[in-house]
Amino acid sequence: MEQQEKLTLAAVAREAGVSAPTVSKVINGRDDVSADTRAKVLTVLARTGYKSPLQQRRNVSGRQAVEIVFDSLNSAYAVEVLNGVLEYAAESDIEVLLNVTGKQGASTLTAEQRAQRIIDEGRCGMIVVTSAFGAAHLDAFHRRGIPVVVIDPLNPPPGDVVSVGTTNWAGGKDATSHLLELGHRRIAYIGGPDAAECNQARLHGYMAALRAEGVPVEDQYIISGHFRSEHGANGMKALLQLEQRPTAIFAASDSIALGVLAEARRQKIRVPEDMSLVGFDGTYQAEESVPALTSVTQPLQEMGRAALRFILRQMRGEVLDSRRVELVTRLVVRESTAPPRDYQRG
Amino acid sequence: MEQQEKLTLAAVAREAGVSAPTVSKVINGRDDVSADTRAKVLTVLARTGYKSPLQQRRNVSGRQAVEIVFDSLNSAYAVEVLNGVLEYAAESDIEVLLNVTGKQGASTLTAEQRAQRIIDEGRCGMIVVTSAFGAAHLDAFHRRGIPVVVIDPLNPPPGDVVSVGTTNWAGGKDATSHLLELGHRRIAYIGGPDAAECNQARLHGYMAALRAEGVPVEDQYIISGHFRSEHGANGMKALLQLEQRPTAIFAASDSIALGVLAEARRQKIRVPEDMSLVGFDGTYQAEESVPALTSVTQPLQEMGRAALRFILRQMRGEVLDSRRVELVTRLVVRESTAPPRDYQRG
DNA sequence: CTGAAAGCGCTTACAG
DNA sequence: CTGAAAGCGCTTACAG
Repeated sequence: MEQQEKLTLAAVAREAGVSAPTVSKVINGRDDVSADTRAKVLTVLARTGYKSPLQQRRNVSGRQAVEIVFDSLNSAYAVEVLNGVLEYAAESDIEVLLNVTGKQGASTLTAEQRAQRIIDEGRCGMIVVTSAFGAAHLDAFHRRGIPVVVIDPLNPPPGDVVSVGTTNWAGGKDATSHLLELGHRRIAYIGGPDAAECNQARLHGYMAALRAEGVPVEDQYIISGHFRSEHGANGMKALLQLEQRPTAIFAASDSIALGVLAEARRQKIRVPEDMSLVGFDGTYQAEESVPALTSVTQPLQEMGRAALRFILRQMRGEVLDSRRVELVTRLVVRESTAPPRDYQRG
Repeated sequence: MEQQEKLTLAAVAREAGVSAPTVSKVINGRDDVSADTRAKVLTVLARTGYKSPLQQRRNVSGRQAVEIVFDSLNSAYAVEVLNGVLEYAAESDIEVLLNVTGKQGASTLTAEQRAQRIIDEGRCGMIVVTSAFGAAHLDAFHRRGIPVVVIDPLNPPPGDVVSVGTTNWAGGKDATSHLLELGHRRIAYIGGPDAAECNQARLHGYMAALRAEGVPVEDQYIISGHFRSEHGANGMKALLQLEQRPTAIFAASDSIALGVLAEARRQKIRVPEDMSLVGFDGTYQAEESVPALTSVTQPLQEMGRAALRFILRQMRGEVLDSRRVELVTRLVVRESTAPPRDYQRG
């Protein structure tokens, strides 16, 4: 006989060696379950791929749904990540629900309520590209067995949450080395939020490259703030006030770099003749600007695709090799970098 | 007592004077129910607003779902419309499902299949910002009673589909009049697809403004293509080949205008000193470019909001005053327009 | 075609 | 923290 037994909650309970009510509690996120029991049940849930009737119903129409949450869509960065997710979702026949938290951060719901809603609405996974979800939220999802993947988190996520990022440190080092090779010695860094992991990594890559060449790291050349273009324009203004102006700027995002470029134009400073400029992200904006921007390209679409791929793997109960994936960045040299004006080759 | 009885299938059965299994059959579309009985049950279902647990679940978490479909998200235009929809959706506690058809146009499904899926998945309405849905698709939704709103359709939608657009003709006229008032007489138009309604309207607004001033419309100054920046760059190249170069360009989208601007920079043509330039859309790109772009601003977020508002009204069964809504455009003068170089005021 | 009865699968209430 | 027992609401199988 050996017939495939129907996958009910009761079957999961038997498999896990607990009672049906206990499995029910785990699925519904009750907290009157011991950590051990919960873990045991979650393992079986993942392995068997059990779906509640609600979730099964969703599958009658053939598709599962993943929710993706952004702080904001007002950046080429966010849109390209989203495009990657959508592309892979279309290929895998997955629905995508989009949520943008905006400034208010959807703060009316507690982590528990939010997680419960996500389940109630039949979501099979979450991709998070926002700082609005803290450890408490991520934990709430985790406890209910909803796969979560965080993209380039501002803060390091709790240990067991999967995150996708890029080789920020290496990228920062490549950008800076490129400028050093061109002969620059006074190189400024205009970066994002101090607290952001990715900014820290880029900054330290920058410092590592300088130190490797014996170039001192100067505080006056390091300006942090946020990843948007106003910050680039303001940073540029500040740098131009310095007694010893830098001859090159490494901007930690393309948006920042475009702000620098706009301010340079206003002040009649030519790029790259008077000032070299490297961005980070490699969005289409870097290609389309004039001069086209030398930039550390992140595979943004691929990040989105990878995030969804890991969600699907977790849904299938596969064990991931690693909780953290870093995709490689690649320096693309375009028109915004050149040797410094008074540089003597040799 | 008169306590509100819980609305179960059994309650509906009692109300309708039939058994629970019979109601179950009606709900599940079985055909072993007499027409009379079915009608009786359907009446009670409608009056009481009974929802199956699946549907209740959706509503316990409070929310209905609307699907929005784009050709592509690779334009500031699309992203701003989307932001408007998301904003209003958050305020109205509606879920948003996002679909980007991409180049393949999701062509594997027929209109019927697509409509059926949309229903099966519990969607309450559709917002369409794409040319991938023809009259057949729109019709299929309509026949099933799913509200559809089309944003700025390339082709006029079937008579009973609601569409949201802007005053393209007036916008085209305003842009051109602005250039005429500055003293320009040789004004070129770089536009989108010939077939697109919104392009037609902008072009005719341009022509109307010229004619009102007695300026002849010259074919060599009218270039159509698509709304992206490469087209602007190519159009600019072509115009610079002309014996009688124009002194001003009206670009039918900001993306086109940015392409023009990039090409101008490459060819060392100064904007606005050597060439005036007006865009259309008024996205943040117009503000951030250097020089900042004079542009006909469309209330893109408001278009998104309006689209969702009309969906919700239709869902509530309200009768709309009009199947077509046009929001007003507004010319915002920035730095990319000036009198022609050899213009003598007087 | 209809519905009493049995059944299914999940959840709740509560004793230990 | 756990699970036997009772309960809930829908569905199925089948007798009439």
